[in-house]
Amino acid sequence: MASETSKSVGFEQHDHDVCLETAIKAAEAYCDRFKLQFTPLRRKVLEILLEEHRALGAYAILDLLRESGLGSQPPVAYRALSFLVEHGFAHKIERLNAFVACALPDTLHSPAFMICRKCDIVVEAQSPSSSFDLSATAIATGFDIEQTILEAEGICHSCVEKVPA
Amino acid sequence: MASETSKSVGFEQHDHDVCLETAIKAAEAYCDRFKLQFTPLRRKVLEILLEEHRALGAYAILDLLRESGLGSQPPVAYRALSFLVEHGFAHKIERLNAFVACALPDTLHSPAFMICRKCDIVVEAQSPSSSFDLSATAIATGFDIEQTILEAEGICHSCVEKVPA
DNA sequence: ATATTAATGATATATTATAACATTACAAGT
DNA sequence: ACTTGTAATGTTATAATATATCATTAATAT
Repeated sequence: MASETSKSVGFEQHDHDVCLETAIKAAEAYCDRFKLQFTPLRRKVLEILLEEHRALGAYAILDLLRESGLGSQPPVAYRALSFLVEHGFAHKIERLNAFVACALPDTLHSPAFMICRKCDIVVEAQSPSSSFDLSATAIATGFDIEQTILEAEGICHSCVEKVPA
Repeated sequence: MASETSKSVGFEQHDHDVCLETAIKAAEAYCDRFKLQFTPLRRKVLEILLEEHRALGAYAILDLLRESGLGSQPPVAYRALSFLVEHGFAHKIERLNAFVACALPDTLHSPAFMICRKCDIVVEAQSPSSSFDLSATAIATGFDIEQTILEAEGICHSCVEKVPA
């Protein structure tokens, strides 16, 4: 049997074990290729993020790290998280001061997130033209855009169903 | 004489006194119209934000409030700021945990910000299609977008000039 | 082997934000 | 004008998020 878990992601059922394994393998391969150290700590933090398709705060992650005996002080979590963010394995959701595993690895992307304000689920979408939209302004003003993040807040369909208003 | 100050905003010179006065008057009129209390404290905080075309942290604002004898504890600043943000007179720049006066008041908008990572200057642009771009995904997944913010980080033209790399 | 660099451990503290409750000002109806 | 409810502000305390710094250990390169 391929899997025992099946979670709703974005809004579709999927084989979560496979999803997690695939992502870890991809990160492993990437680190191998670029001589980055995919240490047990960094791997564990990525696994923690992949477990949930929602944003986790650094201290929530730290609690989980503690449980697995892999570090217990804030800098440990923050350092692993910056590594993951820096290399595109995770993103920081600024609105939530929290982190999510990247849902579109290996894609050079300006991430766009849809964040449910009820359940905090985070769906990552490609934002193909958002930086393009700004480019006219950017060029006109001489601004050199290096990175854009689009964060959309709203209600996901399961929360709409749950609550009348 | 109309003005004594002239600052670079976005990237253009403009008459800053007029800009400030206009914005304050607009806020005043808006509050009048919707029976909102544009109290001295709220006015002062908006003035502080309008003085700078950059993002200010809550504690920086608080320091300036203290100097004018208008409150000295964090909740004072945060409460005024949430009022201003709630009614569209200011925006929070999540990336910076800081606040800017709205540059496009009275416009129903999904703000887009260009933030210089060197000098923290913040330029607000209209983001006409950013929510539109996401709408296909949003509709497909049943997500109901209520608000989007696009934050672009990069280098503004004065900082490009200042430093070679 | 050893020097160099990168990662982790550990302590302390900085920064950002809010909860909770007391007090004052305002606004609306009588 | 009075009083009653509501909104705003004052004040204290503390929560939540994040980083600086220095010591130690591990990996990597020569």
